[in-house]
Amino acid sequence: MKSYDHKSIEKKWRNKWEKDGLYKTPDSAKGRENFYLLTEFPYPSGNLHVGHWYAFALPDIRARFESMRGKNVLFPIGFDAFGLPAENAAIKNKVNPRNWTESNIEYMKGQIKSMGTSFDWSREVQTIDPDYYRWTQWMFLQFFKNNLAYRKDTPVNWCPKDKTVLANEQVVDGKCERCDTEVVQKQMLQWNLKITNYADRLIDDLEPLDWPKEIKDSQRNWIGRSEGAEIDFPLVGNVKDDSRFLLLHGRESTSAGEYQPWLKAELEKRGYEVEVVDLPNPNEPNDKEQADYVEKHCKLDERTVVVGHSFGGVVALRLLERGHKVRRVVLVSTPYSGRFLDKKVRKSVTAALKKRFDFETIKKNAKTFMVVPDAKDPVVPASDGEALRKELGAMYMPGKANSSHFTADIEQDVLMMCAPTIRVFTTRADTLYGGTYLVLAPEHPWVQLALAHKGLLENEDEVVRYIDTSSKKTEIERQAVEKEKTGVKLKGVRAINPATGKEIPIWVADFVIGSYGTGAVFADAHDERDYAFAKKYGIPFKETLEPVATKTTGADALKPNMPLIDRQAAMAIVRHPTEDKYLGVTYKPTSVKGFISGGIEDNEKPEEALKREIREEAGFTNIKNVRQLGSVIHSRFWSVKYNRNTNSHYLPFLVELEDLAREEVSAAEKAEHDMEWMSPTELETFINRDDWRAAWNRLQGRAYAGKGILFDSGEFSGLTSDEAIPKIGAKFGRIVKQYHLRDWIVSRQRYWGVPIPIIHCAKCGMVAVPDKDLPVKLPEVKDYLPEGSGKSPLAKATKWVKVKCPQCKGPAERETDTLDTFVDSSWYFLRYSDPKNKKKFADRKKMDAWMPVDLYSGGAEHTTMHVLYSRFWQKALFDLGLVKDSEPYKRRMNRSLILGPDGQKMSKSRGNVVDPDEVVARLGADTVRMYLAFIGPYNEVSSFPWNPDGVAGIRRFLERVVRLSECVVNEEVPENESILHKTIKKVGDDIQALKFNTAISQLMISVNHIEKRGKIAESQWDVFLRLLAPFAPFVSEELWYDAGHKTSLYSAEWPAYDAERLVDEKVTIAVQINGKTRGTALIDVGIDSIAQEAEAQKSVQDRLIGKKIARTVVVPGRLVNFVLEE
RNA sequence: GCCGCGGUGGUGAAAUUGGCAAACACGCUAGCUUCAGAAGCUAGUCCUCGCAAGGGGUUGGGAGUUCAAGUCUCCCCCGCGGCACCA
Repeated sequence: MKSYDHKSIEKKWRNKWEKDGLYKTPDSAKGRENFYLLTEFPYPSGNLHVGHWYAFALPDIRARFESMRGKNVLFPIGFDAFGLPAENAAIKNKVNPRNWTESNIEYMKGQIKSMGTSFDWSREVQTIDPDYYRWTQWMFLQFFKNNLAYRKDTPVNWCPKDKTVLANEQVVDGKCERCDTEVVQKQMLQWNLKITNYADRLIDDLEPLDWPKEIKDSQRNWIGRSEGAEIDFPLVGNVKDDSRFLLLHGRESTSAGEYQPWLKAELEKRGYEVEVVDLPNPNEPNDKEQADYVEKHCKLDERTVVVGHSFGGVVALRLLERGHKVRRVVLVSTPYSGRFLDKKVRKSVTAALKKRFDFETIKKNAKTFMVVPDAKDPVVPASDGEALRKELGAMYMPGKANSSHFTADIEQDVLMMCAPTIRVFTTRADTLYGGTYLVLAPEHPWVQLALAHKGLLENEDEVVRYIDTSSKKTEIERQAVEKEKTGVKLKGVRAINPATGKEIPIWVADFVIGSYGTGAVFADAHDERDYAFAKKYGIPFKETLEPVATKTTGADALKPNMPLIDRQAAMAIVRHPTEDKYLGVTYKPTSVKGFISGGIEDNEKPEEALKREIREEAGFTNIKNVRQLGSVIHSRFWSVKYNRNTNSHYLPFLVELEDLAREEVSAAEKAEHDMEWMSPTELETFINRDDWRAAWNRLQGRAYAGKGILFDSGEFSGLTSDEAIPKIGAKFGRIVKQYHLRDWIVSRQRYWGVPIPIIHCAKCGMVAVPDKDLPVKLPEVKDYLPEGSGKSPLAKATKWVKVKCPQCKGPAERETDTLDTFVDSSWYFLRYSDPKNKKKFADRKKMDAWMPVDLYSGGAEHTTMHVLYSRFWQKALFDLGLVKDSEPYKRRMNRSLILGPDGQKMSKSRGNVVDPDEVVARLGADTVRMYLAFIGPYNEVSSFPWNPDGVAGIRRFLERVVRLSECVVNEEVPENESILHKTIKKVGDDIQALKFNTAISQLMISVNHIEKRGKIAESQWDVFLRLLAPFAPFVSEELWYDAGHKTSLYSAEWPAYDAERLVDEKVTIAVQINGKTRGTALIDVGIDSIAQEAEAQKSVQDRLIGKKIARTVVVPGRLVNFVLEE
């Protein structure tokens, strides 16, 4: 009896494979197609768990299979080795994070190799390798140079414990993903990547990908695109004044440039006087010359508001310096430092800025200064705005430019700073005519603006108090959906609804989010939240939609291509005279559940029709009171009774009865409906059609938030919501898209990461480290605790921080933040194609030979973050011409989760952690691999508990296979039912479909057959071993050599099957009577259906006696069904 | 609330895509083997009525389409995951 000594077998073959370089992948191989199989590289936490086995050993099955099938398979591995745990361990144990990480990697390598994976270790990639992160830095700089990376003062999620900034994705339920500490909001200068530029492409490019639906959906969901309209509401009240405006354009512009003509028109529309001017020498502007010109040609008085764009702002300041008194100065993207990214600009404008401003004088000559910088301005750094704000004590209004540097034709934020206008975002422009108030987020810039003008708001204190309270609330408190909405009215101002022309009140409430849309909404009666808020604070509301309920499913669904017959009708919610109960009606043919209803005859009043229906259907005669419940409710459904598509226009009523006195109801009526008194709670679940639900909700005082037909909406009355939304949006505003996705904040105030390769110079601003100086290596520091003030521990390496500016050679400082580790993993799959390249991140030809990834296997936890980030990265590289494809992964799959034996997630605290090393030592790596493969389908997201008995079962199976080698005979053994050919087909098909579990079950079936037969021919044994090979590589190789082969099983070809032999000679068919299986028949394959029917009839002869066969259904080779007459 | 995934024996799960539901395993039961344990072998194991032959039922619940439904359609229930004061 052969014994199965897994320990010696595994050791032997692991060493031999490594020595022979069996798994080295060439960049191309003659006659072999390239196949790139990627699994997410691990974080070197120190110990491999069962999940790692699931992640690596199962794709290995596919890798070995593809390789045996003749593909040149790239199946690489590496380590995502930067990140917090190393640093936390370093702080705790006073060790170097690099040492900690590297020793973990060494240990885990051994573990991964023990799995018998066919990884090509010669292509290993580690993100902490300076030869790797040189290119991480290089790519970051490409983004920086192309305006995809920028620094911005951002409200960030700050973890007080880890003392670092977290990405939105790292905040779970308002807590730090890693340490569970409550996250707080903080304003900090952060590096961002402009992933929002790619929002549309990240959604649209998903369409053709061969990915599971749920992955695509969660990507779309995360980006959160919604289409709607932005609509402007002019403000009136205390804001109305006698200001006149003077618009000063910037360099290389005229009075007809940028937003100037639009702004002029908008201001004039609001009744303001506007003066524009063409300044001399705009291409090489001179501030003195232009100021002289304005003095001479323009009016400057105490009513004047000067709006200066860019260089025009400089001119404005010069005018005040000369003593001109004006009311207000608005500085849009105005330069101050004289540092510009564009050298041409620097030359002409810095000259003007060399002369210092006399801010003391300037400040005296206007009441208010407003600085409007553009955060993403590529011309004037946003920090200039910050500096001007300090010098002038100005109001600081960071704007969102439509085009950077506010160069678009329409720049709403500029208008907002000039003339009070609130822009709202809505997806439901159809309800605009019912917009009866505005709600602003507490952080809305206009609220700040209004508060800065003392006396503008009549309830300043109240507003300030409200804003304070809500800013102190944590994000979680603010987002608690259940909580009562709170808000405060802005007294002294009103907005004008552009559709109705009516003045409406303005509220501030923290249920409106400053960062989404425009931070402002108009509120109407067709939104649950707005409606509830209006009721709470007694704000008037107005319905403008008649509900439309269209039945598309069920027995009363509209039938397509049939005319729609209009019908005037009334519906009655009948209240019980003494109890809080209502009459629920079930209509019998369709089991539609609602209330009493009926058509209104000609010359009949709705109330009369109603009384008649109530008497006819329910018999009640004494009606006390009838009250109409709002406007018409339209209902489109198939009428079973009249056999036609009906468009019922219901008037809903509440009917109160005097008493329960009733007449006899006719039998015909009784047959049509059941009636029952029901409590409101019962009715909630009883009603099953939207028209009745709409009436019921009205009675309950709930908003109708669905779509409908517009009324009281001017020229749009009578349109449906879907028709009106784009029309109203376009007439009173513009159609826009909004995204939930924010730019990706990539800076981290942490040591153990890639240093951001930027140098800060007082003169030149932010300067990229030149390519020749890359990589910027992580400096050594004494301890790794964050500095605490928001600077990373790198700031402690003072010598390292001090550098010469690469541009001006003056003293400068390095950026001390490091990059988010998601940056490291956004391109590692490219590096695998050429991991040792010193000149490029990868050779273009080698990359093109492998990319895009054919199959990417990963964890469901990475569906949104990592996959989205790396897709963005790939697209950015694609736009820079650095890669061939704009999508990195052809196919992505999410793997399931392995639970502990108790069905719970494995965790140390639960004590249900399965140690794979222990199981491997006891039962062998082949057993563990094969067990995990057998546990369930690999291509579905689910979770499987680890079953110790199940593992033992697989071990038994492998032992039986080993014993089977004793049965190999050097003679022909006729196959039993072509079982081997069926197995070749099924195993191959199932591996490709990633259903390893059924592939293994087929291997088991074939072993059962062979055991029964007691012998197997040598050639058949060879085939069997090749089928087993991907699953149990060690033992298969052992048996292969045992069988006399001299070269590795993994250089053998995958066996082919004979399609003809898959078909059996005889087959058992099912014989049914009336669709129920009553017997079986063994028939020859390929006999005609008449013969098959005859065979079948024989097998159920007894049951057919005295019966008449009405019909026979014959499915060749499958079944025969005799349908009997009644 | 919205989006997605799922619900089949005691357990993990199969089911040529509408054609004999429960393959393959685990577990369990009985027997054989064994000093004993472990392992192995044989038989049984969806439920139910029946000594048996055999009958009836069954894929979360209900309705429908069909000769035939785990699979298609509709309504409802439950579980899991993600997003969420998103205008």
